[in-house]
Amino acid sequence: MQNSFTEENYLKIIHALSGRDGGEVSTNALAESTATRAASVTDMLRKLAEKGLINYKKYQGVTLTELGEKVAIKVIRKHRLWEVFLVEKLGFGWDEVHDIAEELEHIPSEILVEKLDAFLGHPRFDPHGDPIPDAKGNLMEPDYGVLTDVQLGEKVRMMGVLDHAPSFLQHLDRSGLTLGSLIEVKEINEYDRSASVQIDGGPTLFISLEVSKNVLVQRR
Amino acid sequence: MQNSFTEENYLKIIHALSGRDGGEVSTNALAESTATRAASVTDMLRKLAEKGLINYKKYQGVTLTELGEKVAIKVIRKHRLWEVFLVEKLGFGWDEVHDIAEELEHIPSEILVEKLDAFLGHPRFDPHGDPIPDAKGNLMEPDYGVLTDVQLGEKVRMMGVLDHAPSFLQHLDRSGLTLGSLIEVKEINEYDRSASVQIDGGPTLFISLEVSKNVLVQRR
DNA sequence: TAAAAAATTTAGACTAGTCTAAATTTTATT
DNA sequence: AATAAAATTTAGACTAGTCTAAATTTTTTA
Repeated sequence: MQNSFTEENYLKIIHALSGRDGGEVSTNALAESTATRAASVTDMLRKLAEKGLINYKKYQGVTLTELGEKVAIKVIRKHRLWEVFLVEKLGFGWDEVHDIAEELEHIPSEILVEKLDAFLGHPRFDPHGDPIPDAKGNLMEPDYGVLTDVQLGEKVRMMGVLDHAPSFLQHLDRSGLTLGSLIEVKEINEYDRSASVQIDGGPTLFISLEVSKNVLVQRR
Repeated sequence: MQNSFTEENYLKIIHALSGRDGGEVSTNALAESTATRAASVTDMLRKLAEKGLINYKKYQGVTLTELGEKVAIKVIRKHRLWEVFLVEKLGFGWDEVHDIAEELEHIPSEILVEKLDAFLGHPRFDPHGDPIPDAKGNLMEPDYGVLTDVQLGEKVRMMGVLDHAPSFLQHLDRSGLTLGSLIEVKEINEYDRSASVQIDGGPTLFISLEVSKNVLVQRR
């Protein structure tokens, strides 16, 4: 049984919204993320439940079934592999690939994914630092911290981003912050929780709370 | 105005069926190629005509407008570029790529196509020898002959195939016939128009009329 | 804990693309 | 040229996915 483009999107979004704990996702949250109305979401939820992809009781929110989780992770694997392809092979910027990968992720064919994966050298992370599920569907979520939680004087490594919006990624580019950057927190302003940080032992940078909140780092 | 997956498929098929001369395509022919019913085709034709993509008068068959031709050629360009990618980069066989390219060809994004084209080194032909339209939409159809038209004793170069069915392509693989093979016609059997041919000055091969009809060659 | 607010679901409707069956037009054949 | 056959179109209906408006359930709050 094949799942439609739309069904795959719902599963992917439910996966994203239910987070690490796999908690219930609300109808309204889905309506917002799918850019549809709550009524439409309800219809789709009934359908996904009938196909055994989600656990759904009226008014109670939804979680993925094991089957639904499997499908969602396959979509995520494809999305992230295509993003690697677009950046590494075609030369796109990390701020340009999301929408295209959003289309490519729904191309069927297991063998295509596996050949793509091999061609790319079995990458473990996508251009935004998000982990790529392996062929068996294992998704290892590294537990990075957020830059806001880093103490004064600490040195951390930038490993990913929470916000994938092009405007945010472009802002990071202009700031000289990229994956792998070594960040040392030199100063924290109590008032607005903005900070001054030194990048790779070089230039010092002023960072707003808004940015700090969305930068994932490895504390050592 | 974006064209749907389905609309693009109709345009591509109309292009293919109207041939070099751009002649009218019948409703029934479209029904057959799209694997739908004639009634469904009629509905779609009305829609495509309204969008200015085809010239359509009831009962008269259809041709592409300039706009429709442009859209069709873009789809063909994408299809053939993706086929090159699948074969050259991912290692698929030429018999395995059609269905996957059928999906990939509908991924929007002009820039994706152009970057893919550059990544592949601006190939002129796809893995089946079909010419790839350039970025401006020029499609240069080389005028190859068919192997059936080759005279006894002639030496020709294999340049393409008319049948793209996996079973046919696999048959060619098993026979040792690939694009670029030098074919010398050693013998023609009047009875069934089968032939014996020598490949690249090496082994001699028996070829049925059915195969000859579908092999495109360059006569020198 | 009852009323108000928020969230969710149901009812009925719309579009794209498809279908079958019937009607119509064109083409082929006596 | 009249009729039969083939091709095409129309009419009416169905599914997937969406919508608005109204009804219902849950949650919040006073």
